[in-house]
Amino acid sequence: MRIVDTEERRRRVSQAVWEVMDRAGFAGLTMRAVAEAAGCTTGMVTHYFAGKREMLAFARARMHERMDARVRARDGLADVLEESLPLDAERRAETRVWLNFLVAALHDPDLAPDHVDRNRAWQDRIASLIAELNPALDASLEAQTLVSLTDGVATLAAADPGRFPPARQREILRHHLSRLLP
Amino acid sequence: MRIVDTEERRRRVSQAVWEVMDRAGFAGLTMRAVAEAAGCTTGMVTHYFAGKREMLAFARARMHERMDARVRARDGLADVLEESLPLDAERRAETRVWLNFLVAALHDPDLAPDHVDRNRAWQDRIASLIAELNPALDASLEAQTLVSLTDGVATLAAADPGRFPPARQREILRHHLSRLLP
DNA sequence: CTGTTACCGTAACGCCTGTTATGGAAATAC
DNA sequence: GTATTTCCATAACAGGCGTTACGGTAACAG
Repeated sequence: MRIVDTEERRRRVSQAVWEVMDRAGFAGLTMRAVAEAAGCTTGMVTHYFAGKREMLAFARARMHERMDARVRARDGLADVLEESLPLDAERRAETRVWLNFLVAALHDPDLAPDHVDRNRAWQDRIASLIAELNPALDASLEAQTLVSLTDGVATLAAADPGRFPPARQREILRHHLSRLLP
Repeated sequence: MRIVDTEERRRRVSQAVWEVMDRAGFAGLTMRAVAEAAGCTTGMVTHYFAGKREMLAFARARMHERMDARVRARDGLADVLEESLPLDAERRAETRVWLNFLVAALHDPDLAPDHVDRNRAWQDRIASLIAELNPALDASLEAQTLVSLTDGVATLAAADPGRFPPARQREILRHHLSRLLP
């Protein structure tokens, strides 16, 4: 006897979570603010999530799904890495949200393991792409370098788009890759 | 008619702020938690700071002073950059605190300008060191690359010390520098 | 039509927050 | 000695928080 699309509602709440988090950060992320951003009340939110933690966990999982889907749609080392950079407004917002979840994971034992696993899988993915392109390289070392570089660029660009416009981000990445794979 | 050392008290509170922030993050950073970590009560804290914002601003400024002092004690590009990595427990804690302030700056218009200024000054500092070593390089580009790289390594190492032990962090940095300045 | 169930707005609850007020002990000033 | 000021613990306060309970509306079932 389902009347509304449950998943649609949960996705709508997730989007509201990102919206609030992007605008006000973790500190401003309250149930009431999320509900307002979703155009409803806390009653609706609590109807679909047992509590704030579950809501946040779902929003985080959905964010990762989106990121994964975007990267999976790409081919080749340069394109895959570039997809992880905040090259447009949407991805800049996503980067800001991602940073919020990142520091949350630093202090939340429930989130930390998944965060670490994801980072490691991402490094391994890049390492395998490097190994394909040039087996002579230390793929693990180069992958950690590249992931660090792109994460750093994303972080700096999120805070200072003026000095890290899209063209500059791309330039940094391409320049490094050209030295790595001449 | 000063009885106690005011600066000593403020510094003690600052240290308590870092301690709580490292352990519990921004979410767990309450006046009461800070007071307890400092071994006193909120009455003492409010006696030396007009409010939470001022306390945090002071703690943040002190953190930057410490970082600056450490870097200023070093010479040469490699050593300066290495000093910014979380190579020991103390700097790993500091990196976690720094990340908290970083995301706070993303959503706080009062903190953002200073954050951006500091990042830019840091990039410029690295750029000038690069220009000295090899004027043929695009110092600005290489500096942004290096700063992104070290920031990324610091972030990843803070979350996953297992995959980014001190030796690995150094290896990543040295390896990149060796390609940059053969 | 009647009963049941999904949906969710409204509102109350207790807790914890930053802030402010109060009061008193201790040190200095005179 | 008294007066004054610094220092800070204690506690009260209003506001906002996540959570929970309640109630009504609308959709389906029989």
